[in-house]
Amino acid sequence: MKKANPHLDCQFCDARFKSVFCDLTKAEVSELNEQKGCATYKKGQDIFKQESYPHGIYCINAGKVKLFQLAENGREQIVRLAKSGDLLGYRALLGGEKYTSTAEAIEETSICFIPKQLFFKFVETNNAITLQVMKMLSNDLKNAEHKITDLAQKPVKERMSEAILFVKEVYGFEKDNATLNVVLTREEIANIAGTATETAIRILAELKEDGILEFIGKKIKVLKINELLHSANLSD
Amino acid sequence: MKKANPHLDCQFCDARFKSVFCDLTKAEVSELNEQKGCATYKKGQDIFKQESYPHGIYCINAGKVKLFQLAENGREQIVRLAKSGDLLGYRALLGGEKYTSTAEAIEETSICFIPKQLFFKFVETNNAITLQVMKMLSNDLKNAEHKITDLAQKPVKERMSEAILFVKEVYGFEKDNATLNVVLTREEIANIAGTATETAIRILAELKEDGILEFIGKKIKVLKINELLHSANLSD
DNA sequence: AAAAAAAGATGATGTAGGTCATGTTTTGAA
DNA sequence: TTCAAAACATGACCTACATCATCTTTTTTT
Repeated sequence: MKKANPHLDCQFCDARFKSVFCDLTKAEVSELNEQKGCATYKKGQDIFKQESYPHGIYCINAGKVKLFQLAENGREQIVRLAKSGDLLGYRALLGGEKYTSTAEAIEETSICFIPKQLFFKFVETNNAITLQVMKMLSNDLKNAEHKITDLAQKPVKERMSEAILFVKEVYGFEKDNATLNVVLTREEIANIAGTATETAIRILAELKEDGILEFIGKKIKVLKINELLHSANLSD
Repeated sequence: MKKANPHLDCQFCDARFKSVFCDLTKAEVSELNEQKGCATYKKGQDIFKQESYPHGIYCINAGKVKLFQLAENGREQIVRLAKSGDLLGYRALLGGEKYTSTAEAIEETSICFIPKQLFFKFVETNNAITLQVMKMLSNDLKNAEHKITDLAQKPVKERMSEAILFVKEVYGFEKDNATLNVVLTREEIANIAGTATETAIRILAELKEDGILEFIGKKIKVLKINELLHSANLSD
């Protein structure tokens, strides 16, 4: 399953330059190289689980990850999506608490683990990182509060349209500039929008009827992004 | 309306010791004293408005504040509650963005304003503050993500019970250890729970019938906190 | 003290969307 | 290549909750 991969060198890591570690000094990079651990996760594997304690943070080298909370009724609510260059687990680590969500690979994913001592050392000595981390948290919080308002006020169709746009925001389009660059099940999309799987399926069918979406294999292509924005009740 | 109050001295400010500024050096305190501005806000007055730009942060000296987002349908969704010692406006300032919510006094409130230059100086030079700020953001994010899951999964009665418990968590009880130490309208409670005002009124009446709550004037008394926890579908 | 406005309360009504049931298609394992 | 399990799809039903309307009580303004 999870296999160690000792070959990654932070010095040349593409993901690092997209991450909060982009401005590390040479000394810091080599420290990172020594202490970090790397592993790959198959689709469906957990990186960490809700209710367990953090011992460091994870940095996604390649792949895609969903963070979700399990409700009593057994349904998963997806609270964040992460991609190459994104960090995982900083919320719990910085808050000094257990994980409040589970991180699971939604495709083959390669991740580096950074022990908490090193991460805190960086945070305490490198101001650029600190500010980046605060920006990250601020952005997460903005998104979360926006979602709260949506869930409380918007009807499902608008939330489903927003969910598609959110996925696009995180993972982007393929070279055709229209097909979502990720494979998600209907259930996962439902768990982003906060609705039942059957409802998500029906609404996606509607959006297809409207000529706004098209399904190509397991992927979703956005034919009319402006109409999708409109359907989400957002100005463009 | 908003009147300046030059008499507060940070050196002896009770609220400061409850805030992220509790560990300031003497020099830092006097710097704070020189640059800060103080004002009082009447019930219903805005401290800042959604969509405007932050120029600093606010520290509540005394009083209570709600932060809400205005949805297209005109309803307010309350995303946070704040009390003495709490900071306001750091999300937008640290994220380098506009305010995404409006802050409004829910009772006579006295607040100090700290210019952004000084706040960033503190953040950059004082590690304790930095860590506290990150903890604050982490905690807000935890609460927000929990609320997302609730809104997506729980029925109104559970959310209403949780809303009461949330208010208790923030503002606490009076000396009787049962009466919520704040006056909120039914509409405001509805806007915390994410439901219609009429529904909130009906559910509160139910909780009263259940013998869990009692209404004393404009205040809410919790008669059976364990049953309230149970009604919120939370373990105690 | 009177008038106006806001808050609280309650009933009647309609519907969005959740749940259940069943069937088909796709995927993946053996 | 076959079989089992996910994933996808669609119809039928039902109820939780929003909306609307009306009324009373409390608060605020003049």
